[in-house]
Amino acid sequence: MIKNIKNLNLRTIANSGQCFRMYEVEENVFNIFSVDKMLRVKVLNNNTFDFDCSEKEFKYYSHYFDLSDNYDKYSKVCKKSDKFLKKCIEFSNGLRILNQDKFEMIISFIISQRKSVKAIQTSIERMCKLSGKKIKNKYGEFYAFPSAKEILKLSKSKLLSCGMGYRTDYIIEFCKDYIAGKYDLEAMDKLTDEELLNTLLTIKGVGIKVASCVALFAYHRMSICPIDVWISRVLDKKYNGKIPKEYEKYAGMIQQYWFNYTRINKI
DNA sequence: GCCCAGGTGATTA
DNA sequence: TAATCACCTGGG
Repeated sequence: MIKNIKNLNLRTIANSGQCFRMYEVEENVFNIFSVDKMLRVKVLNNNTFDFDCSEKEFKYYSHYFDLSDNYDKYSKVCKKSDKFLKKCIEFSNGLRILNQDKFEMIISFIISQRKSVKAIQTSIERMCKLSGKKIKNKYGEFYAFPSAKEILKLSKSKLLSCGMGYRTDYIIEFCKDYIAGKYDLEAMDKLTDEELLNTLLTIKGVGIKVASCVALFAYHRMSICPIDVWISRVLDKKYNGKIPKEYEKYAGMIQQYWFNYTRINKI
């Protein structure tokens, strides 16, 4: 299906650190995994994409890529005097905040702590291969992101072999609690930002950084700003150590612009 | 071979 | 409330 879409750059998103299973398999061709689904997209030009899916499936991806939101409004938040953010926004054209699966995000970001993006991807892929359902299609054989039940079917040593190290126990404990019904991830949509963060923080292995990532990337809380080493460097060097008031409403989005720029360019 | 990675929980004062 | 430290392991 050919689609015309403004402000969507898959390469930028794939490298933005918000998702770990989006791969550019050849130039301008992407395999995009979400829970138990796999999507192939060819980028024909800046605004034209070939989605290999049905119209019904596209509805899912329309939400996944947040296509109903007009991203022009986020770039307008930039203060005239803020040359640095302006540069970051120009550099990050086509960056969007995805609407990703809640369970997948919690597990993925628990794994992410003290790991490079590459190492996170390796770890997640190993886990998917060991416990996720097989996805067979004309593009090859792939593996779905496992459910909590499927993860728990693995022995602890199998999980360790995915390279999760000390995070293994966190994952096992969360999967058990989740199956026992301790967390209703969908119902948490209704919580305020603060309540949501506090609920996520009760998960062992989830601190403020991981909770913020889950709130932004799974619950789409655009005002929540995950602060990692990169962002805290930006804040220190450019903003006297704190987020300017004007940016608070969309701090999560602004953070993505800063992050995307500073990971590639020196500041 | 060495250092550090998009942190967190436990312990200490 | 804040500072310090150990922690698994894969990449660069």
